Order: sequence, then structure tokens, then C-alpha cells
Amino acid sequence: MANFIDVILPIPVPNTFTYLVSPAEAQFLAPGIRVSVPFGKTKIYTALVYQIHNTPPEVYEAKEIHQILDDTPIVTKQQLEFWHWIAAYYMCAVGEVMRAALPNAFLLESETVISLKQGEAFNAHDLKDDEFLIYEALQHQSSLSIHEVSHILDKKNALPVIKRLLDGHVVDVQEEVYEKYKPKLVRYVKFPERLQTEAALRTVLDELNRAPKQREVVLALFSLLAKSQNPIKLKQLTEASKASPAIIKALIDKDIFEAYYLQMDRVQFTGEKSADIKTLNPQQKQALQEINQAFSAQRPVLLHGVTSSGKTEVYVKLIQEILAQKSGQVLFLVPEIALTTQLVNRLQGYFGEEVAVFHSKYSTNERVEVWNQVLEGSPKARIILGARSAVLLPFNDLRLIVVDEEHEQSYKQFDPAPRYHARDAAIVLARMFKAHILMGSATPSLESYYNVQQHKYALVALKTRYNNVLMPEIELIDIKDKHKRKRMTGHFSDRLIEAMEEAFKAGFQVILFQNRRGFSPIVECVSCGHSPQCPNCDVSLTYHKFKGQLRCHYCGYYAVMPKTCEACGSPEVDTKGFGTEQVEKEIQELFPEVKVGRMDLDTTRGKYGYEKIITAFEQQELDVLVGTQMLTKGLDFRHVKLVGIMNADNMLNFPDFRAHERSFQLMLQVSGRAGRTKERGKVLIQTYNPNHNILQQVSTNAYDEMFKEQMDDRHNFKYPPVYRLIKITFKHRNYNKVNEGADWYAKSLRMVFKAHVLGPVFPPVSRIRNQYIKHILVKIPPGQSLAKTKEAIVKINNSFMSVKVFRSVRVILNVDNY
DNA sequence: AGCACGCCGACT
DNA sequence: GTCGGCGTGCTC
Repeated sequence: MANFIDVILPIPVPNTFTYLVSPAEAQFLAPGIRVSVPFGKTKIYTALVYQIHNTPPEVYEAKEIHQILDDTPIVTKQQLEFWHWIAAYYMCAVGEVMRAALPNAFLLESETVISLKQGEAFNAHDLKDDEFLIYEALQHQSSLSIHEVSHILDKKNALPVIKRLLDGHVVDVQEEVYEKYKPKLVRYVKFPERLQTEAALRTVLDELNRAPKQREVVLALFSLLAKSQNPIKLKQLTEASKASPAIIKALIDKDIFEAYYLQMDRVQFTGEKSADIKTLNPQQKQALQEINQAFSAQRPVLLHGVTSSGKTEVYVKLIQEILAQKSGQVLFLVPEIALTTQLVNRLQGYFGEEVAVFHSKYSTNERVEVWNQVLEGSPKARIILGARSAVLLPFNDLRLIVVDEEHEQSYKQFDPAPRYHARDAAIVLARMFKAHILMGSATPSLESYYNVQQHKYALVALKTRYNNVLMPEIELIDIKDKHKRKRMTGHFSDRLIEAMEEAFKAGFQVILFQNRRGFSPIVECVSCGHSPQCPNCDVSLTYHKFKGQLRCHYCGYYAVMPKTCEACGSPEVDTKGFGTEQVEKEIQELFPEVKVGRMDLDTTRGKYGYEKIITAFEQQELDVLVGTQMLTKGLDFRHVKLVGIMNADNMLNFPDFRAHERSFQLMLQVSGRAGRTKERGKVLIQTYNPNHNILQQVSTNAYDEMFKEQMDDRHNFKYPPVYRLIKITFKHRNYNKVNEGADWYAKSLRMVFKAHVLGPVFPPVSRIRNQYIKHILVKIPPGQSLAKTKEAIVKINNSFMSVKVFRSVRVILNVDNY
């Protein structure tokens, strides 16, 4: 009986692929083991064994696998099940989930290389020029990749030349697969077995009488070994003895030292547990008790705690309860790991090396190590702190999931598939493991709060700030009125300037929030009204004064800021609107002696970009921090007394059904940065529309009122969380194709879903990177089966794809669009 | 996705 | 005439 395996390939095709294996291989293999398989005419891919069986495929001949890559599964059964849930729910291929889940180092791909054919006689003079070039290169190097060949020939397409060489029996081609993960090895030194006794060592020392340098090094190693229980690194010995590598090498050659390698973790926590876990205040204790009650009833819990109420301490207590048991893993999800250095430090302070961090900015080798630690249930990974993709790790004994800042939209993946929501996926993951799940926020998403109302989640509230610090006082400033009365200096009202002065005088820091980067979003000619547009996208270019550039925030296009209008040549070019750069400049003019820092995408590039700015502000090297919404993400600054929101209106007027909810969350979160210690903080919100309901609700911290009002809107206009949404996006270089394709699709959808299909419409930015974009929205009423709806959409999608003219149109399905 | 095959314009 | 553009179809 023949043996077959079904494998998942990391590509966006809907089905698994079947390969032939030998009985011995079938015996050895198990779901979750990687194999490399030939795919298509040339390629070798990494695939994951999904199942093993004896049913031969009917319509094609199964190929044999190339190689087995693992001894034991690197993906668990639960993960495979979870991946399938994600693929089905978010309407993508399992292969796409696999690609997102596995660290890159696990996904080897083959590279085609050529080498000289051995023992083949031919006349080198018969070769054409380009062929000879390659032949010559192969004299020096045993093999060349296709890429290298095209580089040598300086041609994009090297394949014809290679084909000629192949036909002339000059070269051979092979597919090479490289193992990408390389363990980090560190060199250690010790005395060999025979010198472990003192007597033996003494003899050696005597023998070395005529080599004083070597003798010194032997003594140095001896004393190092006496001082420490740990193995001694070669580097340590070099430092301690100040000996040259040559001396140590001589000793190793003489067999007096023995060198050996140990594998080391790349990601290592070097500090120590530095903090004691704080005792909870009565409110926190109460909350903890309520949470545990809900947990024992197997209910997910939403912890609604005002900013600075000490949610983290409650999380820490819950984690501690798990760690006190012999086994069990904790997943701690945060919206953006780069912004949460403070939290990482805090958790490591409490739990030391039991915390593993899973970082999107970690190198792929580092990710493999964390992956393996989680898979093995290593004591170094009892707590896994990570962003979105951490839900995809190979847990085996998950007991608790904490989703911090549950309302953050960055939990939803946007671009490539799988477009999953980590919070929602975590709920499913928790259910699979019968683990407990706690979601925390000062400004819960309407989704979660609605789920509380529907009795899906339990609600626990923390209403007071830690140490009874007062909530900041929030004041709305009518800048329309201020403008009328000429009380504005640039974008600063007299009230804001006054409050800043006060804060500086008292030695406090100030945070200013402007949700727009650059200097000004629109540049406009005074005489003809022309404003420079991005050549690739349907947007006006933003002026970045610092670099003297016009930039596109969608595709990264930039150009020099013109001195005169490009259309009419008029020298009077005006700027409209304002961004963080301009705020920064105006502060400098208003307060020349004050040090200003700016935190936005432009200033936080690079691995440690954020940390530098945050640390500078923490250490009070800066007096003012101007920033975009990055400022809202759970930063804890001690000396901030005043928070200013430069302009609340641009957020509120954003064309999105969630704009009001988001504005409320954003403003309350920034406000929360003010007055975290005894001193009561102050928040000033500048707006043209102080009577706006959301602003009123922000100023009185009226979450419930906001919730009720927004929910009315969502009911009336049929939006989430009442209705569910699937957004279908069409992209193509050709304007007409997008239009026709989207129309065709919408028509088919309407036959099934009638009035619950919206669009197609062009989004506010209808062209990005020269691709035209159109959206269709499918609304799913409560009670309508999600699964059936998706089935119908898949059907329509398939017929769409079988229309030739539409095949090149990219269709993106986004379930639960955020 | 990636890659081959195949058909068309613009140039060493 | 060839090189390279991209539309089309397929991968066990």
C-alpha cells in the first residue's frame, strides 16, 4: 500500500497538496513536521505535514517529497486547528496563516544554482561571449546562483544563456536549500580531563616555568574557575588575563586547555528580578476577586479601568497565580511591542527570565529561539509578551491570556492576509485551551462592551486612579471664538500658552497631541489655487519643512518643495492645515528656552527610535513632547502636568463610521498621560466645535453615555458591532478594470444580499502607488449565518475569478473590517 | 505567491 | 531581427 501525505504550502492556494512518501517516511512523519517538496517545474518549497494516509490522488500523479526537515513536529495539533479557524473565519488560505505564523527561518526556499559539468569535453572557443563569461566565472567559483549569473551578465533575464549552456552540456543545474537558522555558538575554555586534579595542574605549571606568559594565563583560568560555578567563555579569559589569542591558541594546541562550544540564546534577559510585586489596593483586590469569579465560570473578562488605575498590577497578580503552579503558559498581548518597553521592563522586573518577548523587530533567528522555547514549554517562556502575531505561537499549556489596551486597532492585521484580529483570535485560542482570558482598557471598544451587554463577556471595573490621584481636569477651548477675538498665536490659543507657561514655571512637562505628521498637509498657491499632488496616489503632498520636502504619506514619494507655484509661477505659496513639525516650530518661537521633542513616524524610525525619545522625555531632558497618536500607547510619564490637544476636529471629521469612537478613545488616552502622581493634571482641548457630543463626553469622562449614543448610531446605520462587515477591495492599475470588476461583483452580491451591499465606492484616497482602489461593503445583519454568508461570497468570488478580463484585478476580502 | 509560456512593442 | 514588457494558467 502506497503512503501519501497532505501538506500545507505557504502560498495563497486554497487546498493542501499530496505527495508520495516511502513506508519508512510515513512511519516517521507526523502532522506538524516540515518537509521540503518539489513544486512546479523548478522550485523546492518548505511544506508542513497536515495528514498521512493511503489514498492516492485520482487525477494526478503525486510527486515524491524531497527531504524531511524536522525530527519532531514544530507545529502543534492545536495550532493546525487554530490556523484552520483563522483561515475559515478571515477568508484566506491556511498557507497564508502558515506564512504569517512561522518564523522566516523555518521557511526555506530553494535557489537554483549552476555548476560545471564534470568530465565533459568541449571546446571553450565554441562558446559565445556571454557563455564564456559564465564559464570563466565557474572556474573560480564552484557554483553560481541565477541571481549571480544575471549580475555577471548585467542582464535581467539570464535564463536563455543558461539554457544554451545546459544544452551544450557545459553546466548542470541543482536546487539548493539552505538551513536558515543558525544557532549562536560561543567558545568556552576548560582544563582537559587529565588536568582536573591539583597535582596534575602543578606539574603543568612547573613545565611552563620557561613560558611565563602562558603560565599566567593558566593561573588566570584557574582563578576564574575557582570564583565561578559557570563555564568560562574564551572572551572572559582573554579579558581577565589580557593574553593575546596566540598564547591561548598555543595552550590549546599543547592540550593544556580544551576549547568547546556551547549554544547560546540570542535573546537573553540579563538583569535580575528587581521589583517586588506590589500589594493591591482594595479596589484592585475587589477587581481581582471578580475576575477570578468570572474565570471559574469560564467567561472572558473585560476589565474597564480608568487610565492610571493600576490595571497592570492586577494582570501581574493573575500571572503570578499561574506561575505559582508547576506549569502553564501566559500570553500577554500588547498592541505595539516597540512602544511598550516600559511594560517589558516592568514584567521582567517582576518575573525575571520567565518572560519571553516576541518582537516583530527581532531577527528571524531570535524568533526561532522564542518559538522553540514556547514549543518545549521552557521555563524561560512561561510568560510570552508580544504583539498580534504572538497568538500564532506553538503553545502547549496555555492557561491565561491578557489582552492589554483591548480597543487598539493595531490588533487587526491589515495587509497581507491573514487579516485577523488578535483579540478576537485570542478568544478562540483561549477556548481551545480552556484558558482564561482578560481584556483590559480604559476606553473599551464598542465591540467588547457590546459583548458584555450580550452576556458574552463579564465586566469588571476599576473606577479610581491608583493612590487616589484625581482624574485630570479637562477644558475645551473654542478656537473659532479665539480666532475672532485675535487671541491665537499660530495654532496656540492664549489659554494654552498660559497653561504651558505655568507648567514650565512649576518645573513640569507638557505633552502636545496633533494627529498629523509633517508641517502642513496641503500646499496651495495663493493666486491660482493649485496644490501639488502625488504622481502615484490620489492625495495632496504634505510639506515637511525640516527637510524642505513635499512628501506623500501613502507611497513615500518625495520632491523638493518648489519656490514658486508649478502651475502659474506665482511666488506666493500658502500652507493649509498643520502637523507635528509645525507645532514643534511654533513652540520654539513661543518658548525659545524650552526643549522640544517630537514623536511621530518620521522621528522614530529604526529599532531604538522610540526608546531614545521616550527615555529623553522620562529623564526630563525635554520639556515638551509633540506627537501623533503614538503618544497614547500606554506610556507612563511622571512629570507631565499638562496635555494639550491642538485640534480635535480633524479626528472627529474623519470619514469612517468609527471616527467618533476612536476620537473619544484617543483623547481620553492622551489625557490619561497628565498628572499621574499627586499633582492633578490638566488637559486642554482646542476645537472649533466645543459643543460636539464626543468632546462633551470626553471632558466628563462619560464612557457609558458615549457608548449608548454611538450604539444608537450603529443600530440606525447598521454598523458593527450590531451588524458585521466584510469589506471587499478591488485594486488594479487600470481605472476601467477596477470599475467594471467592482460593478460586476456588486451586482452578483446584490442578487444574494439585496440591500445589504454598499458600493462600490472609491475610498477618500482612490489611487495608491498607481493602483486604483474601489470598495464594496457587505453588511451582515444579526441572526444571519456568518458561515453561509461567507460561502456565498466565496462562490461569487470564484465566478469572478473565472472571468478572464477580471483575473488580473486584485480582490481583497477583509472580515470584521477595522 | 512564483514561475513558465506565449504574444506584442522598441531597440542594442 | 532580439530583449523584455506583462497577460494567462498551473502548481500535488
